Amino acid sequence: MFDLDLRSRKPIYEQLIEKMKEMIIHGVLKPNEQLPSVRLLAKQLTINPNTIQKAYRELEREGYIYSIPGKGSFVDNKKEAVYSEKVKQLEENMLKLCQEAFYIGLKKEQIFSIVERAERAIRGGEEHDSN
Amino acid sequence: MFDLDLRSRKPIYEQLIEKMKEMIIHGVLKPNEQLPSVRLLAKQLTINPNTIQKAYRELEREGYIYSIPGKGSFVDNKKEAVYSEKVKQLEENMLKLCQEAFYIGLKKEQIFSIVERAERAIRGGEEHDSN
DNA sequence: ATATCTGTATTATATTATATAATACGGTTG
DNA sequence: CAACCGTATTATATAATATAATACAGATAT
Repeated sequence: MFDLDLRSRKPIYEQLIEKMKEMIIHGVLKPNEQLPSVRLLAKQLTINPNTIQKAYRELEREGYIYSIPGKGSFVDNKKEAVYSEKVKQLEENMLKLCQEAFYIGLKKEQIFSIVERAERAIRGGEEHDSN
Repeated sequence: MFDLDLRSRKPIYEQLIEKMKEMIIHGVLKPNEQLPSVRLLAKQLTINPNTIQKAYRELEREGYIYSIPGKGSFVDNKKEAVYSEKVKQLEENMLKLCQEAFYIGLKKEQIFSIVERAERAIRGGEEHDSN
């Protein structure tokens, strides 16, 4: 369900957080859907339960999920807030990258063509990169 | 000359590498210009010389600078290669970010307006962010 | 009620990356 | 020759990450 890179310099718990954020934002995991338990997911991924819990704790702190002792962990239903927060953050990153691009010397038209190339890539087949 | 954040999660030597790459690419440091020596820069920044050397070694490996034992370290003159490599890398980042933007639901027009906002920001006053 | 699941918490330990410290060697220059 | 350069090595300290081993309390089904 979650493919992680154990060799990456990026900590496992961070990878988990990012993956789950994406799945929640993209609707793969839907509001109030129950997540795999800390121990079960730890077994499935052959990872220590504490590492899973660390990710879950952070996800709860950021409002992506909520946990009920004795019952389980679930996708939070305030998807709207999470979504717009993500969009805002992405806009900031886009702005920074564009400024860097201009600073280096790229022209507006070049950036536009990249945008359109991205659009075609999305329409074609949706693929992911393993960072 | 180089302002670093010693508290950052990002390692000092990585910060140094990024700063110097920017300064080289942007022409603040010019081809064949001599860089501060390992020991001198270490004193100025109150950092261990080994940390400086680690940054210099990596910068040399990537072709940004060259070092001559007994003489010093200097900005490499193959700026063109470095430059185009940087552009290529930036295009990749831009493409990824655009795909993410489309994936989340942003429209092409929204991205275009961000690009134009970035362009205006550049024309206004050139400022930097401290990541 | 009891076994078994859930989240949560704590303590100890191992591992790795980062950074410092202390030296040392050889080339360059004045 | 003294004072700089880059480079290399070894040891140590520190922090972040991850594992391991427990423990406690709530929920739930048999």
